[in-house]
Amino acid sequence: MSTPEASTSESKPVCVYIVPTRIQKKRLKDIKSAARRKKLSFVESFCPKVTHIVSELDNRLKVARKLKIVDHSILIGIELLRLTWFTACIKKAEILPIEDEHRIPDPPPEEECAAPIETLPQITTTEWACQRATPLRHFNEIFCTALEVLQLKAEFIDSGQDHLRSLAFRRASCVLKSLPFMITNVKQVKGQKDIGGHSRQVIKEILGEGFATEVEETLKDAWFQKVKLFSTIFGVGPATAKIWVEQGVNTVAEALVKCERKNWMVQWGLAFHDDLSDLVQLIEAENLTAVIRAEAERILPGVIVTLTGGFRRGKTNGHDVDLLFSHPEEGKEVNFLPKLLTQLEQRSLILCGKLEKSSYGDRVLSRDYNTKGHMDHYEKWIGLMKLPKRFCHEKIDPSEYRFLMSNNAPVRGVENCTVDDYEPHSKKQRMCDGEPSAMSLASVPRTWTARRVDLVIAPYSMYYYALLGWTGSKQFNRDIRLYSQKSLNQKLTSHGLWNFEQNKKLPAANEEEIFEHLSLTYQKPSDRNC
DNA sequence: GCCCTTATA
DNA sequence: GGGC
DNA sequence: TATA
Ligand SMILES: Nc1nc2c(ncn2[C@H]2C[C@H](O)[C@@H](COP(=O)(O)OP(=O)(O)OP(=O)(O)O)O2)c(=O)[nH]1
Ligand SMILES: [Mg+2]
Ligand SMILES: [Mg+2]
Repeated sequence: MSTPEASTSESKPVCVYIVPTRIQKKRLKDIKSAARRKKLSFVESFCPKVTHIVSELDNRLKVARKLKIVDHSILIGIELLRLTWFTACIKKAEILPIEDEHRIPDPPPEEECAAPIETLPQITTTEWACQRATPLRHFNEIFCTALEVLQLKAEFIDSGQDHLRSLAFRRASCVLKSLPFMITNVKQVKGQKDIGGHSRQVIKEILGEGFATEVEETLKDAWFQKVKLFSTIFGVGPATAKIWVEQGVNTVAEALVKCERKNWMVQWGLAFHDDLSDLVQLIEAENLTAVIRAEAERILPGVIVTLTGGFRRGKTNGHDVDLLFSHPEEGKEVNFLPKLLTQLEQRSLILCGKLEKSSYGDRVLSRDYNTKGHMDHYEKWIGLMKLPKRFCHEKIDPSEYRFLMSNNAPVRGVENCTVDDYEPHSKKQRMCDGEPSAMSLASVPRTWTARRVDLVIAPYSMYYYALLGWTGSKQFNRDIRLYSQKSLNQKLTSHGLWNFEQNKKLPAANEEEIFEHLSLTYQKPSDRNC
């Protein structure tokens, strides 16, 4: 079987690097001069441009070691090929299509060979996912995609109470994501934590047949397809999706006519499903971050604005944009979110949304209580924004930030803006863009795209906990929180870390300190893709 | 047989 | 489903 | 039951 993601993109220019190891000096020199004669381009040192690595080393792990590659995921999408391929190219004076026999194989299971099963390269994994690096791209994507189909199926079937079967498939998948090589023999995962009989069966079938029957059947299943489609609608979870399918709803359009008078998420989620089903690209997220940062800075100079969520973990697209705000001076952040939303609304960037209050659990700082004796803080806004379509094409120039969608003039200054401007009088909390219905706004021609955005504010004392939580992934959060509870008797949330022994919250001045509190080796955001 | 992240609306 |  |  070929390696996952083996096909190279047609558009990228071919760039070859030849690993000199185990090639005679003279022979290498001859090959290079012949290649130059035939106008085959190659580079003298390994760099990110490289699309094809040519080597005489006999397995991929040795090549990676020789190139001093620590993060194995950077090899994804790069061909590792035998020298025979390159010499054949030279003979024909062109880049030849890659045959399986050209590929350098993964380390064979029986490698150090005489002894059989006992010396299979055994997996050495940590007990917890938060104790190891989990990159976005890796060597076992075929298995993980399959296991995550079963994760989804389980989530749909036992929706409601517990998706614990679902959780099990996800954990199994996450073990494989962290391996620096591809599984080539099902025995390699035998006895491995979190990979039980059902997951092993899936891996075994894929190794033998290239696919797993249960996975293929699931993907073909019409019920699964419909529940999956409806579950992608903002405001619709597995329970609602299942009900709709059982009632005979087949398309998003049918769901729309069927259910008027629903909660705001479903209304807007349905109306703008077309816009929202298209993934947000990184450039668009960065443009929005820059625009909002400029606005935020006017309201609260010195404000910290961070693009979090999947983008901070190195994803290049996502289902929404997650932005975290804070300010180095504790207390400066109060009421920031309502003010920011008022300004964004004046720029006509807000479509709909809802502010969420926070009690901050058991916040110690008593000055947070107002005169009426209760806390009145908003921690999160979740909603839809209107982004100009060109946001996803090119970087927006800073000089344009203040003129976006605002009748061509900078809107009124912040000084007139009070808290009441956002969380108002009207109970609907600006859940809609004026009177018109979600559908009437969606179906009219427009220059903008609706995008899901989450805005979050954290007091500086909680900032790095919020950053950790909002960077995710969700599975990483579940794992590190469970680890804190079970192994250390500490409770981790996005507001802080509570130590039950000392009965106090542990402060953190950066993400690294949180890992230190938890006796974990630091994992950078791009290694938290559990 | 029990556990499986933690929060708000 | 999987660990203990 | 939905959202993060
Ligand atoms: N503790 C906890 N955190 C969560 C949960 N769901 C999401 N988060 C955190 C981790 C996520 O990375 C972060 C942002 O949530 P998103 O739904 O936007 O996910 P993410 O940005 O990772 O993926 P995306 O590219 O938007 O699809 O919030 C959850 O159920 N529990
Ligand atoms: Mg996100
Ligand atoms: Mg989000």
